Amino acid sequence: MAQPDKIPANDTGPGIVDTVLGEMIGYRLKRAYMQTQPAALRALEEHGLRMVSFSCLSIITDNPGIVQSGLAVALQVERSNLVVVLDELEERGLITRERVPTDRRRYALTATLRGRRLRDRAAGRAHEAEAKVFARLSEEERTFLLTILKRFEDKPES
Amino acid sequence: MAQPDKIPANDTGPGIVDTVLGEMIGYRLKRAYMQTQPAALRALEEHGLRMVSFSCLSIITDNPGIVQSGLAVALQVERSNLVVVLDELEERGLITRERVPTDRRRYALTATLRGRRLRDRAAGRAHEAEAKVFARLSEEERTFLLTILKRFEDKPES
DNA sequence: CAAAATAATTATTGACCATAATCATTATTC
DNA sequence: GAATAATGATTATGGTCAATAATTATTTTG
Repeated sequence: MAQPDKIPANDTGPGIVDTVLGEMIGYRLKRAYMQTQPAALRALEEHGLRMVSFSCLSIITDNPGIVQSGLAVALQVERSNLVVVLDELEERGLITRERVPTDRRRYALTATLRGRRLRDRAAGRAHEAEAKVFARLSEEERTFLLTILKRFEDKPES
Repeated sequence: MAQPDKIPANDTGPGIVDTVLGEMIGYRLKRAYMQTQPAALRALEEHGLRMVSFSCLSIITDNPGIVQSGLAVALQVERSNLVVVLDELEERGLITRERVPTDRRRYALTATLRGRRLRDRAAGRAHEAEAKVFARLSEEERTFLLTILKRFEDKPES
């Protein structure tokens, strides 16, 4: 016989009170982000890509000749951490690294045909996976959400 | 096919073209999230808290007697990773851990008066810091964003 | 009672991110 | 025009974090 006072104490779905965290937008952003990640990562994994390598390949595809420090700024990652990622993309024949003649410290990054094709396929799959997660939003809600999020691209004015 | 005068679908920086990443909501969520974090973390740091310890303290404050596994589910963190966090909160006298008499495997977590006060102060500061970051949004936009993000609380239907 | 399940803990691992140091090249300045 | 500083890429390193497995204590189940 089940005791009436024995609480599940687990299954903390609707039974949990939260007066603070839920009102913090940053917290909500992270939670929503965590919901989208697994599906997107699985999609990219099918093509041997992680989020960072996909991002690099994508930006390089869109900006042929971009140099590594430019890429680092665009993706907001430390340029030192880009090195191994670009090593791998180059190794797989997805991008080329060429010294720029006018400044031989720099490397110009360009996606190969294979790289561009992979980018397109992976982007399609990732977009597809994302669509499933965001199916719970209406079309208007999705576009409005995107519009608002785009407002955060520029650095916060100090 | 890459043209300098081509109008970028999205602006990732000065002169950077991005036809793919910027349209991915997950990517935007992460970027927006990364914008909010530093300020919030600094605010919490003033009170000797990190995001995870603040979250724990806050949920415990709102749910006196919650057990660790319940907290883990609520915060979506591995319960094994909670241990050290709770150790520290207990050490600082912000929460108490008491065995549940009806089930001596469990520990009931309760915030002390000091813990509740700290939670309130920290929450105020964090909220304040967040407000600055989100000042670029109108009041309607903020509430709408929050409303939409709340829709992601429940797990994606499989 | 024996065996399985659950709660908390510990230990360990790998991913990820930031920092500093190094090397080659270019820009500067006196 | 040499000495010095600054820049781009690289390498090495350390710290934080999240996920996993193994351990112990307790409770539930068959």
